[in-house]
Formats: sequence, C-alpha cells, structure tokens
Amino acid sequence: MREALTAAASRRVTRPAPLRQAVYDALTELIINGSLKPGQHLVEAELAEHLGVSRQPVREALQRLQTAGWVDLRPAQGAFVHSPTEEEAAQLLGVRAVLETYSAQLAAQNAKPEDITRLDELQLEGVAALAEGDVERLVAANTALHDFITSVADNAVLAELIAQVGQKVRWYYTPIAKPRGKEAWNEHTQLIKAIAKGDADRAGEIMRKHTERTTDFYRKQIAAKASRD
Amino acid sequence: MREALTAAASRRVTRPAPLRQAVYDALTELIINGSLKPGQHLVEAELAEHLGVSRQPVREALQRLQTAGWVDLRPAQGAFVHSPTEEEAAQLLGVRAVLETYSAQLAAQNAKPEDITRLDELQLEGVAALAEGDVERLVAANTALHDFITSVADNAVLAELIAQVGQKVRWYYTPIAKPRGKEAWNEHTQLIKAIAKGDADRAGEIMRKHTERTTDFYRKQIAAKASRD
DNA sequence: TGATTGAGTTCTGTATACAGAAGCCTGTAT
DNA sequence: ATACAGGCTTCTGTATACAGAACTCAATCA
Repeated sequence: MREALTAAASRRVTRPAPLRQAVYDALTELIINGSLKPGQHLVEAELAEHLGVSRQPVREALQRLQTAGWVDLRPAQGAFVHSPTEEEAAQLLGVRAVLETYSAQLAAQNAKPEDITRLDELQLEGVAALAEGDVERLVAANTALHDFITSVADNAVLAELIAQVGQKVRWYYTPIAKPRGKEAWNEHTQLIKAIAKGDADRAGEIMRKHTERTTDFYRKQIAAKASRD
Repeated sequence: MREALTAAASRRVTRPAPLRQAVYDALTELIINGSLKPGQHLVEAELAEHLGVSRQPVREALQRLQTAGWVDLRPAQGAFVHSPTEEEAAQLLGVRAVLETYSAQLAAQNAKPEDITRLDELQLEGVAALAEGDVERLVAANTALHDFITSVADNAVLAELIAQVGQKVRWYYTPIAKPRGKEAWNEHTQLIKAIAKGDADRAGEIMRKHTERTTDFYRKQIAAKASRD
C-alpha cells in the first residue's frame, strides 16, 4: 500500500496551471509567429476576451513579457509589442556569441562519455535533415544541438540567459534569414571533437567563430533584403 | 512664449509613477538589505498594508521580481524570497566574468578621448577611497568604474544583463565579502591603459583575469567563513 | 502514544468595479 | 481654412469581492 502510493506519486497530480502562465505562453507564441506585430498596441480587455480570461491574468503576463523584453509597457498607455531595432539585433548577436562561447568551454570541461554519444546523435540528425533539405527539421536539429551543449555546460544561470537571448534572436531573424547549411554542420563536427577531448579553449574558440559566422550570415541576408526592397 | 514652453518641456512633467514600480523598488531594496530573508514567505496582503497600497500592484511587482530572480512564485502558495545556493552564486560569478570581459573589449573599441579622461577620474576616486580606508566609498567607486566601462561598451542588451547579474552577485556576496584592495585598482590601471590604446584583446584579457581574481577572492572568504562556523 | 481525519483559517487566483488619464472628434472662433 | 477648446470615449491603474486551494491544529481512534 505505502509502496504503491509512493510509486504513484512519482507522477505528480495535474495541477491546474495558473492562467497567467498559459496567457504568457500564448502571447509569446502570438508575438513570435507574427500574429501580433511590432509596435502594435495590446489592449488588455481585447486580449482577455480573446483568451477567455479576465484582465487580471493578462496584466500579470504582460508584466513578465516586459521584463523579458517582448513588450514595452508605457505608463498610462498600456502594452506595445516591442520593435527591435537593427542595432538591438546586432547587440543580441554579439551577446549570444560570448554566452555560447562560454557554454562550449564549460561543456568541454564537464562532458561525460554518454554526453559525447548524444552529441554525435544530434549531429547525425542535423546532417540527415541537411541531406533531405528539410528546413524545419534542420532548424530543430540545430536548436537541439546547441541546447544540449548548454545543458552539458551545467550552469543554470547561463542557460537562462542563453534561452532569453536565443529566443529574441530567433524572433528577429527567422522571418528573414535561412539557416546556414553544410559549413555550419562541419563546424559542429569540429566543436564536438574538441568537447570530446575536453579541450575547453579550442571548443570555445570554435564556438566563437561559429557564432560569428552565423552573425555575418544573418547580416548579409539582411543587407541583401534591404537592397532588394 | 513658445520658446519658454519648449525649454520647460525639456524636463518632462512629473508623471505619477505607477505604484507597481515603487513597490518593485521597495521590495528589491528590502531583499538586498536583508529585511526580507531568503526563504521567507511574502504574504501579499501584508506587503500591501505595509506599503499602503492594494494587493494588485504588489502582485504585479512580484511577477517582475520572479523573472528577475529575486523571488520564487510557487503556484497556489505565493512568493518566497529566493535562496541562492553556493552553486548558483558560483555560476553567477562565471557568467559575470564573460559578460564583463566582453564589455571591456567593446569599450576598448569604442572609447573616445573624453571617455578615457572620465575613466582616469574614476580611477583616482577609487585610489583615494582606498587610501582613506572608506569601504563604502570604495565599493561605490568600483561600481561606478565598471558601470562606466559598460556604458562605453554601448551595448544595451549587454548592459541589461550585466546589471541583472551584478545586482544578484552583490546581494549574495556583500554581506560576507570585503572588497579587494590595492591589487584590484592596479589591475584597473592596466585595464584603462589597454582601453585607451584601443587594444580590445588585451582589455578583455585583463578584465577576465580581474574578475577571476575577484571570484577567487570571494570564494576564499566564503571558505574561511565556513571553516570558522 | 502516535497517526489520522476533518473543521476552520489563511492565503492565493481570478473576476469585477470604479476613478482618472490619454486620445479623439466635433464645434466654434479667429 | 486653421487653430483651439471642450466634451466624449476608451483604456489603464488601482481597489475590492469572492471562490477555492493549502495549511493548521485539535479532536478522535487504533
């Protein structure tokens, strides 16, 4: 009896998740996928009705969205979807580069054999997606690989910041930039090798160059798009 | 007349700052200065009465405090002052080191002659505080110098993250660690020289070592304190 | 004596109400 | 025709109300 309960308790009871969390997730999704456009005025009452809740959880979600940088909260005027400037986007990429570099260094210091195995699997998945030309799968594989490296780095503070910055970068660049191709995954191969060797300096250096190339790649596409328009 | 109005408008009208902001500031202050202790349960109604407002602005402030990492919000249980673990503190220091390093590199790239002048002034202020043995003034001078370097780096995203991380670091270490002395300010001198030359690599390297020494310094004091207890 | 159950209390989560600020639109005067 | 003033509408900011979840503690039973 006692044991049966203990076993059952391993899967926690489904707690009715706070509405504010659901609202927060819904709004970020709407912002990222472009349903809510930069600069748009978010009227609390409208959002509340649209989502079927009262204004209260909406306001709480908007508070969090502000600190996360998704919306700007002007006093007495309400919430507006944040409009990232080119400058801010460039700054985001720079910060992401140093965070990812640190992440790779830590990962090289901490990686266990099974971690390397997993990295190899993720690498293969990416190469497979590349071969098939499946863009969505490729993006997913890339994210999975970088996320796993961050998890191996085993620094919750760092992981939190990378997640924040990465989400913003994706929001800004996904609509305008295609993922990098073969070259990027060759770099991943080098990176995994360095991590496997436990060579933190080299892993960091490879990641730094890797993210810098991605940065250049994005910038070039922006410039190309700008000259087209 | 028209000109007079324009001149007057340069100082914006005093807008009745939203209560949530005042509450947020008040609570962070209470947490940092230790009035609210780690792990303590924050009851909304109590805070509201204590601050003379309703629960609503308090809740909104708590939302922001959570995303900033000052409190943990457990569903259906409310807010608890965050208890930083040793591990988290160590992670914070590591992240701060890479962010400050990047900050120094950017500062070296961007610094104008007047920035160097200002850096020299801040340096002198620190040395003066050191000579007087005025701890409070010394801490203020150190913060001012680092903050100014960050502002010269001219990266708002980076500045935001450094501010967040730095505040947490100070919260955790101020009660247990004394500021570093002469050695730290010699390192500052070297750093300013590198920035003045525009040598980003060297500035970054000096800052990296500087923050790492600070990290070691903190850790040793923690260890010493732990062995005393 | 110790575990357990159940009522009572406290606190959160959500909804609603109301006052005041900001923006808009129309009417009027120059 | 244009600028300004005034009222009207809309929305936010804040307060209050209420339902339900979590905790407390004492009474009960093994």
